[in-house]
Amino acid sequence: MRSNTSRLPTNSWQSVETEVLNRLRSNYWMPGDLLPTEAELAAEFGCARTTVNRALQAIADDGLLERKRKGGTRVVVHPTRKATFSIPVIRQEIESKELSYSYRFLSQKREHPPKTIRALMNPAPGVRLLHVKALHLANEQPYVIENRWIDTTIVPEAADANFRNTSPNQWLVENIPFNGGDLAFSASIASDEEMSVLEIKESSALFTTERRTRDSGNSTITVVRLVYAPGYRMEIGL
Amino acid sequence: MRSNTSRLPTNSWQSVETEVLNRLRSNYWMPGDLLPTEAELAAEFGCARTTVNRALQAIADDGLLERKRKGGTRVVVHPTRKATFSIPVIRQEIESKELSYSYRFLSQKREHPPKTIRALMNPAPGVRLLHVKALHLANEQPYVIENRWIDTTIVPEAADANFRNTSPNQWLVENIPFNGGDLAFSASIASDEEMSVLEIKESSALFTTERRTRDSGNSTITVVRLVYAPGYRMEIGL
DNA sequence: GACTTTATTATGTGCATACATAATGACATG
DNA sequence: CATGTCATTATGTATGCACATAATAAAGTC
Repeated sequence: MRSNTSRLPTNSWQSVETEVLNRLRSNYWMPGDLLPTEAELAAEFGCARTTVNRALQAIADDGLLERKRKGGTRVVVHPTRKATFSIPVIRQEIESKELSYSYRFLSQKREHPPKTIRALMNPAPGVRLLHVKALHLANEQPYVIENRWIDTTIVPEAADANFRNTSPNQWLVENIPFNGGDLAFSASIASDEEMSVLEIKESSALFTTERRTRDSGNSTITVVRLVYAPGYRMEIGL
Repeated sequence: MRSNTSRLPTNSWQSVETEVLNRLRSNYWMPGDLLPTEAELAAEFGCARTTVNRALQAIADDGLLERKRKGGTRVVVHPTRKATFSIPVIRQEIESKELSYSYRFLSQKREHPPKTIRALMNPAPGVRLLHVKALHLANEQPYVIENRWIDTTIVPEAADANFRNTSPNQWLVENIPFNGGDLAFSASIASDEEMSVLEIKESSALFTTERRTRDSGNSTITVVRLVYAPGYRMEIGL
């Protein structure tokens, strides 16, 4: 054990980072302000400029600081509020709420995709795609409908997969590496089929997400539409 | 002009980063694989270990690599799909779609908040909050209803603000520094009032977001419910 | 065999130094 | 006056070195 040598010993550039973050939160430096140079901060904290540099870069990476080669480092005026949320596997999402998960297979066909799906996926002309419908349940209550199209020319393994016991959602996550895509949220009125599957009697507003997933060659692997039971809320911390 | 000296001269640790990212994308290293030690990579790239370290840290920060003190660096198996989207100011959101923005003030009152709002905001007991309703339009068409509660004990300046010409959304972003909060998406059936304000005739499913914003002391500044016109989609790239 | 100690290994961090690069202003020149 | 040159400044990056730390393997002890 060394005696406390006044400096910040156990620490790291992360100490500097959190200290600077504290000053930002407490408005010690106001939005738009120019803050001291790395050298000055290094002197104040009693560390090398490299260390301060590392810390400030990390903060700038998060969008709270703006740095320019000569004009120094300044506090970003309106830090674009960024929400970053993770797209969970449905089973994990349900189980993380401490509900019991169950799964009901609905249908699986090879079909010529309708225009809307073709526009989203851009499959080779004339091919049939794998079309799977399934229901995920939480505590035996319908939770979300999974309505999925898979391009088996891109993912031939999927043609042999059995989705009666494993959801396409889970199967894909576990078997297919993917690299990008996009995501959309919307609200829609329940169709007759959706009302029946979700076991609801009155017409309701349903929260809906559509997701498209691509492989490393930028070919669309799959498109899925998730239609949640009434009352669903997607919550995100900032 | 120097002749090309074979090494990567203009570069940086970012070169290493992109190279490693390329290898990950091309599955040169498979998910779960252990990749060479920093020292080995440094040798291969002809740079110092520090440089490789910086690069790998950056990638690990993005969740694609997992590093442990002795066991080395390995490719994360199921990189949690993270979508990160920025919460735009409504005006900017509309104008970024190349639509003309306009604003219609609806009402502004000091009211005792209902239970639901009190639960969200936790204001001092018995105080009145500022309750503002407004409509944002795109190309003269109703786009979204802003229904907002502001705690004027936390933000006294808001009591004197005039929301007839400036939306609370814009005013707050420009005037109040904030530090955190949360966000929820859902779908709801249009109420009579919403149908009237949004100028829709039939009952529709409306995409709805609720946002809570806190200051640096973790007090809730404002809660807002945004109800979008039918057909709205929130799109996010990955 | 169960446990503790010790060595080894790969990453984590700090530092001093050197040089690169972008942005800015001062100055000079046509 | 417009333009080009140059010095200055603050950040960006690379490197070699030292040491800290976590995790594992190997060796030793009861």
